[in-house]
Amino acid sequence: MVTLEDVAASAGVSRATVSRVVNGDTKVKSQTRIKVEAAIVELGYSPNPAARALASSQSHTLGLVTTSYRGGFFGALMDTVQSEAELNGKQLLVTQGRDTAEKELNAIQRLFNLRCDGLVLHVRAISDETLNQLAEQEKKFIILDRDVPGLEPRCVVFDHRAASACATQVFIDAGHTKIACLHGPVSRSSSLLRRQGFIDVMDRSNIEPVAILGGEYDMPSGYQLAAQLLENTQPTAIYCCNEELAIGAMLAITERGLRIPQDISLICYDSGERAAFVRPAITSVHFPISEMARFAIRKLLDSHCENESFSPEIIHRDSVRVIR
Amino acid sequence: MVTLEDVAASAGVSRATVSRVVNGDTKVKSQTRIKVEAAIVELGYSPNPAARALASSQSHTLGLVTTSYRGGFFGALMDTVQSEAELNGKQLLVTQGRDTAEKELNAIQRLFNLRCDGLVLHVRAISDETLNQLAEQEKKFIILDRDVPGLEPRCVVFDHRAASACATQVFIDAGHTKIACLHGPVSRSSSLLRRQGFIDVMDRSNIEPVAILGGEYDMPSGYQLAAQLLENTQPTAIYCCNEELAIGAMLAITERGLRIPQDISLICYDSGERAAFVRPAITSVHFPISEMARFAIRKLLDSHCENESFSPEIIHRDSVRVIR
DNA sequence: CTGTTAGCGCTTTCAT
DNA sequence: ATGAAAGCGCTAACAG
Repeated sequence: MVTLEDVAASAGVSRATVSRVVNGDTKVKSQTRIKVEAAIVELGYSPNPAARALASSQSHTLGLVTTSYRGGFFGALMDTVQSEAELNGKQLLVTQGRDTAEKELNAIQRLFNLRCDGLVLHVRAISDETLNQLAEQEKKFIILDRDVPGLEPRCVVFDHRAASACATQVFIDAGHTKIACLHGPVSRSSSLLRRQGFIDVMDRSNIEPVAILGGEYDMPSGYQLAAQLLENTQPTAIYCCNEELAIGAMLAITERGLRIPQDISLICYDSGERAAFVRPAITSVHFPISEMARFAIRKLLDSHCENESFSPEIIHRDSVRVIR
Repeated sequence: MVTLEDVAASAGVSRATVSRVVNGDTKVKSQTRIKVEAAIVELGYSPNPAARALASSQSHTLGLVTTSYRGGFFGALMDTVQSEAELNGKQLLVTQGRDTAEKELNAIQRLFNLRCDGLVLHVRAISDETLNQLAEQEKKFIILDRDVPGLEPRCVVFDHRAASACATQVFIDAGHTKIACLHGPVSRSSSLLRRQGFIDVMDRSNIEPVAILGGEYDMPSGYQLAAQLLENTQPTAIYCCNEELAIGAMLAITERGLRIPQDISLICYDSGERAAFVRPAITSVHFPISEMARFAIRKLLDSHCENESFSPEIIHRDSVRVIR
């Protein structure tokens, strides 16, 4: 183990000086700086993070708590958060909440005990109240994709209702009138908001939905719901509130010998992983979770950067037929 | 910040004693232990990991380097590795290599600089040689799903060729003779092994494959390859070397009005995420990455635990038709 | 079984 | 611009 001391000795300076060049302190003569840097390279020195953390009481570490690691957009989320953290010289610690309030809280506590400099939270089981309590304890964290009353400045949110409305509007504009909606669990607020966005537009357009069916946010649900839908009705367009639902629905649709988009048009909410990678590629409304995550980190590190807002964006692909 | 010292003062003992109870040292009178524990709870003390790491030169931290965070079985991998690490009182640091040898090496270096107690590597770009060099530098790591010459004791591997053969055999046993294979990139050894396992069985059974088609390990490839296959030939069974390929293939199959398994039987290699969640559920040969990851951690922590071997296992679901 | 005493490797005043 | 010195909070001999 090469230490600061070794470098100092080798370069013929004091430890303080080495510390200064390592930390990019400006008050070092460039001559000595060069000497020190040479010694660092020569000895292959790398600072001991524990010692550094202890002395400075800064861990250079950020934490991410997610509900689950499986499926959906977790990969994208993690990818973005980590890249951004590293760009800022921070190591990322990740922990999952596994969908219960208690475990989510545990994960958060653990990360704070580890002395993370800040946390990004993508959780849903834990209550608004607990989150508010945490905030009172001078804890530094920001909340992703959730609007917690009393904690607005810490929340990075997306208007799911509006996004859903945009998506639905695409069908209307394409001349569809026989439209159905497949949505996720009613226990999740994002799910409710997406459904509501659909209803908003249908109401506004004075069109009666062919059906509004709910299930889980997964492929089997998509398959079953679509099968059930096509058994009883003849929609020309189906709006799916996430990608898994959409792919499940595709399977059911093509299995019945119907074609996309000739017989049935499809639009889904997208988290960037799948919609573009099936055939036909599904037209979608983009949920900018990566952009939001990036902003979250920025906000964590620079507490008074101004709030950004994220607008829904339609990505036109090959699953919508224009009727008129 | 509550420190050891505070607890010691409050409990009327020395810091050493507090340290002993915190670390579960047995040589403490249960009376004093209770006193100390009470003080800990009362003050809400939690040890400073940096100080602990510095003093003990053990970080209580494990590292995981993966090729990528996206898709596939990464969620399952991460989930398992983390759970197992936490079971052993270790925090997990995760970093992705992003598919280039240089970045993978960087990630590894970074984690070692962070003084991880050990690393689990799931990488493929970095060379056997570099890995061997790392091993010489008294670095502690184990390698997941890759057989590195010279590093066998550190490798946790799975026999893809044998597993693939098992899967193919299922078709044969079910009476199929018109069998095709869809595989992944030839640049990846696991891909080659899986293809070879298929060929092994076909040769052994004296059956000429209808086709052996290669592409990427993703849905569009599955779709295209299957479409191409069905254009020119009439297999009754298709073996897909991963789940993405299988789902892509399903889309192409059902789109042509063919049914699974009535017209086409399907088997895929499975990483536990998707095969069970489409309709019909796909019969698969299970790739026990979670089990392997769990073992990897155990091995990391207990260096001379004996090598475990993982056998392929067929999970029968609903996508294979028995002909005779 | 418990306390004393050195550090672990680094940052950070405070002088110079 | 650089150095000296005092910790940061904890562990680990070593005594007793």
